[in-house]
Amino acid sequence: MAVFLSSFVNRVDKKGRVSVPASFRAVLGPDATGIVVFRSLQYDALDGCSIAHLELLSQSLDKLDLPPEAYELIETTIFGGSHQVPFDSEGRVSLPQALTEAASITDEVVFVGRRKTFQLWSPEKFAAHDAATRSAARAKDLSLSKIIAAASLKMEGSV
Amino acid sequence: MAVFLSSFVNRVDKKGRVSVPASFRAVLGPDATGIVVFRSLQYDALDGCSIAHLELLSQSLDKLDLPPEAYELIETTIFGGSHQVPFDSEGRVSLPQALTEAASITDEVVFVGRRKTFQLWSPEKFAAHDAATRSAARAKDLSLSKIIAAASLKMEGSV
DNA sequence: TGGGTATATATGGGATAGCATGGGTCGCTA
DNA sequence: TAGCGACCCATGCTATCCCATATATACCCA
Repeated sequence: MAVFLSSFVNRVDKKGRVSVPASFRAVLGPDATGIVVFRSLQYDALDGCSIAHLELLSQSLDKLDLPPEAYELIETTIFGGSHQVPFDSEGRVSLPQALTEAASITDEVVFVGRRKTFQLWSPEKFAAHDAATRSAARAKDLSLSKIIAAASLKMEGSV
Repeated sequence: MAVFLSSFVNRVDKKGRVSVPASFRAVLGPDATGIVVFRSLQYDALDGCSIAHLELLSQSLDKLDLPPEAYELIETTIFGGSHQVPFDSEGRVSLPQALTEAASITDEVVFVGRRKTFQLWSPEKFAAHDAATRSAARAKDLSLSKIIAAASLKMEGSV
């Protein structure tokens, strides 16, 4: 298993600690000392990823010829706004108050796998977001089988 | 951890001392005796970095083919206007009054990590700047995955 | 197949060390 | 000698570590 999959609801104790789902920790690898968390640019939620992933982003930035204002945006919002949170011996992290407030997270967190990264939501916000996303997908007549069929056609064509 | 990450708010005591965040000191290394601080060229804020980084910047300047007026500008504003501030035994620095005034820093400072360097803001100014940056990013529909996707393409293309 | 056991995971609480912060004293300088 | 800055020590808070417990899942054996 190499990608973040499925979603989990975990409790936040009064010290602000949350268990990172074991399957997510497995994806991060046995050597991971923690995760990186920052505010999502699109939603009232948090984005999480491995430290290695952020380093990849850092290297990517150096390679891209981005306009100066884009650098500014990324450096301030991602690097300035991100927090590296280490695991304790039980695989928990403590989320900084600034971040939990921004995402309306109080006593429960939903971990949502998004392949290379994952998101942290308050249960209420996520329920609303999930419903909205589903109905939007339905309105666009998206379906998994259609996507796969389209991808297969494309691959055949390219062979 | 090799880059300056996340942001911290620390108090300035009446002697003008501020604790440099422990994680920033960790990036600077155990041998660092202090930091270098100078006024940001773009904002009413201060830029900070290691002494080593300033030397690197100096060397980079020599390699670049900049117009003479750019050299002039950089040498007077950055090198002329920068202050080297040493740590005390607790990891604190005293910011020169000329700099704190320029950045409207009074009794609290926000340290903002920007990978190779960091910034020092007054809390009020930073809140405004952060909000503006964030909404600009949202308007541009920037996202982490898009940036990495773009960087990956570029890296593949360059091979 | 069913019951029982063992392992892993999530969760909770207490102890401890690190860190931010504040104040005091000594020595240098003007 | 007065003022300023550098160093030292003290304190409160917070985050980290360590141990304990509950629950769910997987495993094993009859």
